Amino acid sequence: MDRSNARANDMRTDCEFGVCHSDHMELRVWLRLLACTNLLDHELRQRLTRTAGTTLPRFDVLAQLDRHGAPVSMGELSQRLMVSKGNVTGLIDRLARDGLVARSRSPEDRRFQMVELTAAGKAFFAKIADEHRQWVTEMMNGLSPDEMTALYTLLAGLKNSVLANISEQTPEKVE
Amino acid sequence: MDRSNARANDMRTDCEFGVCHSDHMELRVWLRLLACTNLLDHELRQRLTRTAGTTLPRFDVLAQLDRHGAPVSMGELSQRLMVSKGNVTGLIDRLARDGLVARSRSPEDRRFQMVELTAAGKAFFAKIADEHRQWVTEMMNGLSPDEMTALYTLLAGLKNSVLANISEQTPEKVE
DNA sequence: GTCCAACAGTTTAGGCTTAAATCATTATCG
DNA sequence: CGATAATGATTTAAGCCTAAACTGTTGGAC
Repeated sequence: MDRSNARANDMRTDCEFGVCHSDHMELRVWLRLLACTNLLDHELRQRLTRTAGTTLPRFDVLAQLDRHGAPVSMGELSQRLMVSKGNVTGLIDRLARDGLVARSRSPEDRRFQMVELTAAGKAFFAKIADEHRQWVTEMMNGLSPDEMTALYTLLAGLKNSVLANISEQTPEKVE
Repeated sequence: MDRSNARANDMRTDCEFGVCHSDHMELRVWLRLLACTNLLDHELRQRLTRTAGTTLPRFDVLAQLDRHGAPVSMGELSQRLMVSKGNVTGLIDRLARDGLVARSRSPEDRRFQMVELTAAGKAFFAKIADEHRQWVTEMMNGLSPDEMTALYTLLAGLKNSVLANISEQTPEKVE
């Protein structure tokens, strides 16, 4: 009764079209990787919106601040979240407007804008973090522990391969 | 000399922060999956912008139209690309403005808006498609053929697992 | 001290994305 | 036939995202 509505709207259901059998393996892996990530990503976004009224980027910010514990600068947030600094400015603007984070200039170096969770932010994150983890666990329940380990290892290799081909400055390897 | 400029701007370099050793395996796999996809995705977007002056969503639209060969409806494009129909409207607006695609109402059912590549669109896509494939191949060159195959298989399992937990309506399995 | 380069953030313009509301056309049911 | 439901697409409001230009602040070089 509630769920039927969710099906009535715009969104797609599957993916990975346009892959020819003759295509190179790399392209096929890339498209399947993208399909997996998109499926999980879309679903997590929808659930966050429906059950918590928030978004994945906001959740990611809160998660970083929660883990770090201490105030973090805008630039460090930008690096950790892998998004541009201008983007972080906007995200923090909105989170501050909603009372979930607080900003303050560093007294030592007034260039730095430090960000931390408010009490409300901490409480809100605690409420949704565990649920989020359960969603991810649930959606991956079709793979055995051994398969998860194998996947984890292969993805480390992939990550190192990509990092090695993106920039010349030697990246620290994933273990 | 040219590359130093690319380094001077905002963006992040690595990722996958905030992962505790005590975290559940599922979350660690998810974060690493996301890191891999983001790295590849960001790099492909940057290269498309720098070398072809286009974007990944536009490239995806052109790729679908090219593969399909015949005119495609907006709704089918939306499904194939896994994005909302409103989004497709905007993308096609801009591509049509740039002369790469053409729109026409279906004579049989005037609700359908059919889209196809123009000659310019075909030429443009041909020019960049091969380059795009080479980028992907290059960035994955750190994995052996066996590893690629294993990864491909594991991702199929992951995809099926996610699909099975997203909707009740039985999804067709990936081979 | 005074420039000036480097650095941390913000702003801006434009594109991408979604959910929800709306418009236009077609199908259906009486 | 005429009302109504269903369907394909567009519009709208809001947020996400980037690159590039810009504003402050700090730290050196002279």
